[in-house]
Amino acid sequence: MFDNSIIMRLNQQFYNQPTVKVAKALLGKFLVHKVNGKILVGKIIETEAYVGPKDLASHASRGKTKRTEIMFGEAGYWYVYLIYGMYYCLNIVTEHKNYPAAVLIRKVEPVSGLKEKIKTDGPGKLCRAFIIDKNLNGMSSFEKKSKLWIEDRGEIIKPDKIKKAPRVGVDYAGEYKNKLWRFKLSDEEIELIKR
DNA sequence: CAAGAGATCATCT
DNA sequence: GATGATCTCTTGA
Repeated sequence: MFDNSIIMRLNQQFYNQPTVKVAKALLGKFLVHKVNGKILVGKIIETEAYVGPKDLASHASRGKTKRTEIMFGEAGYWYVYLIYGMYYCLNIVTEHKNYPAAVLIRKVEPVSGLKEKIKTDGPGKLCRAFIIDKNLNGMSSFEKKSKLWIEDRGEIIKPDKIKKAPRVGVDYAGEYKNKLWRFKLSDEEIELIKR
């Protein structure tokens, strides 16, 4: 069988761009996870950018550690970590090597492969729904062998459909807490997706 | 409705 | 020993 998903899969070059640009460009793209013989698909509708060593909201602002070293690496690798003892968060590393940055996938709209009632409208919830855990930390998203990736199905999102907001849960981040580095599709646009 | 607290543990100090 | 890029449930108006 010919596998279309390989053609549409975003390549490493896509992620090796300014993080804010990548965060916006990911809206309207499709998160795909091949797991347990199933293919789970969701359309990305909200992201957050974590940019560079000075961003106090970013784990990388406290220097390179065993946990954050993946953020200092090359673009296009998954950064998955456990938060509050019970939830995983999914990020994709951006920009060049030795510059720590990543995009957090905050919300997706279920497309296929997911059970009816399961929610995907939050970082922890979507990881639960997509069966994402620490095993995926450090894996690449752009290689043919990877089971978790993001693909472009040719849809164009107009810039005026993207809303900006401060990031969630980062009150401790000083001046960085007010940065408008959270991006989401407008409510009207999300309604259209649900049809 | 909104606000508050509890769950629960890897990571860092 | 403290804390967090979250979520769910309970409480109370």
